[in-house]
Amino acid sequence: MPGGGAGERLPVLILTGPTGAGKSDWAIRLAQRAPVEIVSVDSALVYRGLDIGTAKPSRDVRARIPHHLIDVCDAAESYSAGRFVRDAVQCIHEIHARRRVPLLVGGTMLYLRALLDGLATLPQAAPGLRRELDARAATLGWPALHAELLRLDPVAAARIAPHDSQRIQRALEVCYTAGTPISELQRARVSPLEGYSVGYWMVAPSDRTVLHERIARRFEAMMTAGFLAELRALRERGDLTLAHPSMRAVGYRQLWGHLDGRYSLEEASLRAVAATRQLAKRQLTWMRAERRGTWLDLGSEAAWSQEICHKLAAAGVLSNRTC
RNA sequence: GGCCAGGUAGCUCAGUUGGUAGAGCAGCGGACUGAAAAUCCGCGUGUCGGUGGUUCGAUUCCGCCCCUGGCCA
Repeated sequence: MPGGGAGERLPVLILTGPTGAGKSDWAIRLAQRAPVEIVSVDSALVYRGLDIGTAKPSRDVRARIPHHLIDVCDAAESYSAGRFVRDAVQCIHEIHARRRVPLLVGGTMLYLRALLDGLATLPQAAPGLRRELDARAATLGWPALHAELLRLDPVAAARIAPHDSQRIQRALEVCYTAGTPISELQRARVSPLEGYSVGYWMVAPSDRTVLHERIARRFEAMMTAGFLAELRALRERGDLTLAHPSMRAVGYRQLWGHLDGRYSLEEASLRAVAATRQLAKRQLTWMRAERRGTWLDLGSEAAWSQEICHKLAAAGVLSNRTC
């Protein structure tokens, strides 16, 4: 067990919120006055080369403040919730070993839940099998594969919709590679953060239209900063397709459609902004359902960072006079 | 000014041989165990431009007015 011997274990701080709420800015400012290191909880920031469209913290900022789990894999790779949990746990241990405090920042809610509640031990993705299932679905349709799952794992099939391609595929993949129904394997999960003191906050404007405006403005800024050129460069590698998780990221996917000639730049932009709003909505649905942590409005950054400084002072990692 | 085509949901449009209307997109709510910025489920949100008339009943037919686009002046 980490932190053993030194008495009180250091805390883990979590700051989440929908895309565009300003989480990163809050985290960076806090890191300027408290001994925290930022651990990104973001399924798109992990990819190298996706910078502008993911609103990735700049090299400059990252040179001054330690950031983790950013640029950890190639855009042609497929990162995963399982890999995130392993990586994040390792980061947390290492940061604690430096007598510093990990601040987990991001809005990929599956990753956050996987870290907090644990992930069952399941087989990893099997690309060959997935291709095979995709091919069968293309001719038979996903409901046919859902029917197949119903025979192999009725419990899983009952909670997966007949057109939910991704979950049907994953459930069948696990049934075939593990030889055990996924619903049975999923029953066991152990939280990697069991026993830690976890602080959990969610930033979101109380008025959704404020978030929508911020998202629209941020997209415009991304375009001005050269988002399209960034995507062109990624396309020119020649090995990336819309099937890669990195290229399915919000914004990239829609601009890719424009570069394919499927729609005008204006339409692609409208679709990108709408997709971002939809992402934010799904994130908010997670946060409401999770029922953990404290909601913070946009204006409460100062109070929040003050609260954290007091907490860290109490934990002995920050002297009271720096607060 | 004249003629023509339109005015129906936030947007683009369909429709009602007269019985107060429905698609796509957007939006809203929800689910979520190695692709999750993904994938999926649910919900129509409306002075049918305005105003008179005909009619048991008008968004639909008729008159007038307003607005938009096009053509002719």
